[in-house]
Amino acid sequence: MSRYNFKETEAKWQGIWEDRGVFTVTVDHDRPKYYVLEMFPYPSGRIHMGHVRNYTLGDVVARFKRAQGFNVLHPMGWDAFGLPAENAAIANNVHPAKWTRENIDTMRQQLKTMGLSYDWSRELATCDPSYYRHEQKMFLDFLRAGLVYRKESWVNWDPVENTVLANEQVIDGKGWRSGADVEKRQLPQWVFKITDFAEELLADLGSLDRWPDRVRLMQENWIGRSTGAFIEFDIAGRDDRLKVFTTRQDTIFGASFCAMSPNHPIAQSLSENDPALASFIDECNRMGTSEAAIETAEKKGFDTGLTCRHPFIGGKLLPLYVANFVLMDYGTGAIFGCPAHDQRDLDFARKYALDVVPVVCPADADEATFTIDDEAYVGDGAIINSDFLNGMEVEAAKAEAARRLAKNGDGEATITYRLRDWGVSRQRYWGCPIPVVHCATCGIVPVREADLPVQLPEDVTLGGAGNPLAAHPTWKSTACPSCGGDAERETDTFDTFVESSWYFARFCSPTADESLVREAVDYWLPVDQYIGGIEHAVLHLLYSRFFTRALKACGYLGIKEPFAGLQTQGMICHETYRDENGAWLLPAEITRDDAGAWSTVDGNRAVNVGRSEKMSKSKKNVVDPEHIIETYGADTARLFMLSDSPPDRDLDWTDSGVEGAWRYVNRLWRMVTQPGIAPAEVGTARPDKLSAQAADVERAIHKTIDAVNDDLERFHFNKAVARIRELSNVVEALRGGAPGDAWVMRCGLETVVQMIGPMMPHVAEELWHQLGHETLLVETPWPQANPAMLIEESVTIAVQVNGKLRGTVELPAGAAKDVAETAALAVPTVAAAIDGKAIRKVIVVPDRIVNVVL
RNA sequence: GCGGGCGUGGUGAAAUUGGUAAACACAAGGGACUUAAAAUCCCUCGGCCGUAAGGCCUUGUCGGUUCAAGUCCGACCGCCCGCACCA
Repeated sequence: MSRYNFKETEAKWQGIWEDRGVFTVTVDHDRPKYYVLEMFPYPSGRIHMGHVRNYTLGDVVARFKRAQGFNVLHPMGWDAFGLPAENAAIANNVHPAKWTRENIDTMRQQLKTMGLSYDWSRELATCDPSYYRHEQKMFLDFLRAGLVYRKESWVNWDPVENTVLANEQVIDGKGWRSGADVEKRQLPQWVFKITDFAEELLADLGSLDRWPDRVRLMQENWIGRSTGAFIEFDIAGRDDRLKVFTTRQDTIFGASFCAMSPNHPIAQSLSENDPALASFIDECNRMGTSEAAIETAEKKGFDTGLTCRHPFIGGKLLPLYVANFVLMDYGTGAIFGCPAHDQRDLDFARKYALDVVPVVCPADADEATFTIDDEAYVGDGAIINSDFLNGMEVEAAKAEAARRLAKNGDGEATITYRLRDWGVSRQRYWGCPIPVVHCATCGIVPVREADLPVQLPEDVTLGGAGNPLAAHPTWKSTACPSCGGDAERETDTFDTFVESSWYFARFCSPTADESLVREAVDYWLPVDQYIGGIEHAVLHLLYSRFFTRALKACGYLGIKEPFAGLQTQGMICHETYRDENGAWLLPAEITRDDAGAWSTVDGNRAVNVGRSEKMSKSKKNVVDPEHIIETYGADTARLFMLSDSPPDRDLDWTDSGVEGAWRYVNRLWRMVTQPGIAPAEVGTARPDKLSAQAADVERAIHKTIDAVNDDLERFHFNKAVARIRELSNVVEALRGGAPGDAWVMRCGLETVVQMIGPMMPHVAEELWHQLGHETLLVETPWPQANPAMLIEESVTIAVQVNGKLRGTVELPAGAAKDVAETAALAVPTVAAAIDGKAIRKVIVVPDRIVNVVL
């Protein structure tokens, strides 16, 4: 028997698809379009299993939609700027451009062995000047439109390397290479005004009905709309006022202190004459800049000795602290503390022995005796101890407090957002240069559009102190576009999130001279189905939503939302292995004997098997996709990726699971090439009479088509695989049956081959050919279910007594309630369970269940 | 610390709106074929009791709502993702 030769077959069909250009698409207004996109990869070196999963998921959608008659755009490119290229450059003395280009070549070749239905003519790399020059033009348009400004922002500063560190380069507060204590430092940065769109980005989440709820919820919380009030406190003995933001102005009578961020201007100015405060601020600035670092640090305060006047209680003075947990970037960088009704304020008050005055009394408590112990009360209730607010409910009190503050000129109701503007300046080489120049006479001047792109210099020294572009001897010297005098280029480059915020639009016209061709983007956008990791739930996806709106404001395109549908994918996990010394071992380095004991392949060392974790190089629990594809073929790898877990859940990579997928590939091959009865010829008409078994199989075919369609639309790919396998089981059982069943056999085999096509395109294409078709499977329309075949004639109904299953009964579909009840009570096991007791009631859910309640 | 999610047999999982828990596979065990192995085919397979018929228990833990809970509500435990300069 001929065994399936995946190597030959996969290469053959990849060649034919490419030669015929079946995945190359153009705008075609006569056909409905469908844009499928997977998050493009960073070219880190080689593809990993996460890529294989992501692109397999996308390919299933692309091929399914193509078979359904859509004009499918399915492109691939490279998110090619980033920090790892610079690290590799320093470690291996190779230029980031060369390293990146070589990685792209390797990964492209690897992806091509997977048989993905990409239109490779649209490939792009973001590090290419022909890509980033458009980004520079967009930036200039945003600048003109007032969507960009300069702002002093905090960065992690390594005082030894004289360089800015990314959060991931800060390990326990120290620079990853120098080991020096990292400081916070302020630098002028370019910032995108994403907050201009805060309300819109929040409101329009409601229109994204094909996004996962949890992603929308995360974005909603990230934008963090809060209604509250500004309150301005007079500071005793000073002319300026302390402006705070609060969501609980109703608790103002419970205020016992005020606190400001260490970076608040008032704190900064006080520190100039107060060495103790300066040292406290220094200590705060040794924490990282990440919110997690700030929020998990021990809460500390420094009493400035200043006091704030309470706006409604004459003579009451609140001590003013500098506190490490007050964020400069949220609200006004200052708060008032009401310990009774906020847990963090309560902890702070207990630590510094401040008053705790309850001002909201829960409905079930007595106002006279209600006290706060070690838990703040954050719920609703009636206001107490609060003068003119007494007796009001919380919401009414918020409105009244805001009204009174405004009347007295001490504040006003307001709305704030947690969302901050997007700082895009990076002090790095391997990124898109920001196209402005600094002129001593004219200030900051945009580069003329005709002079774009501002290209990165090739000759650069990496690994030295500071920003490599700033250290370059000549690159930054230029003439001012405005006055023509000597000027310096901006040496910062863009955050790499900028490139990934518009690449989906560039794919519509990837080689055009124009940044975005309106006819192309108007036809293809939005992306109908976007697929990628959940880790991008907020930043990348929110930035892209902002960028699309900014592009619309500047006339580049006409849509607001870039991604109509979103599917997030889980991670690939694998067991972990360590030797007796705790050193990590690769799966390829270990083996298991017949008794089930693990050891290293050489047999010398015992192996401890750890739980399954996300595949990572550091834990060595990785399997190289290239090895799997060489051993089993792309179809097997793809099937395994799809069959074991639903796409959004983590997937455990197991050798036995891959073996199982491989066996199914071969089983399909045998079913078609060596069936027990020969399938009918292509185009044979359905016989009038079928055997009972064949008639059942025919119904199963149509039910499976119907169910698989539904599964594919809903991303239940693992269920689709299970159903197709089930169908192949019943089709295979026709072997050796009546000769008249040949037609059903063919129908079943063709249906299985067609439906498995998006998942295992090569073997499916080959089997389609083996079944005698002259046309390509990829150009064959998706099978249709015959509605008449889907109607159930009878159903099995479960019968419960007091909620416990006691039997089942077979009834015609749609049987009336009383018919079902009578039949249920007649079931012997049910009657035995009732045992002559009185029946209180009988619940009948037609076609589902009967529950007899005693 | 804050925000979001997940938890079902030995394993991956399935169970449209609350309505027969464990479909489809993997692993394991037994058998057939074979000189033998691989491959393939057949059978068993959540736990306990029982020869069987059948019974009892079971969806991380505890509690609640309901005729009925894996599914809804509350509390807790464990794991994972994100937290703005990793991509």
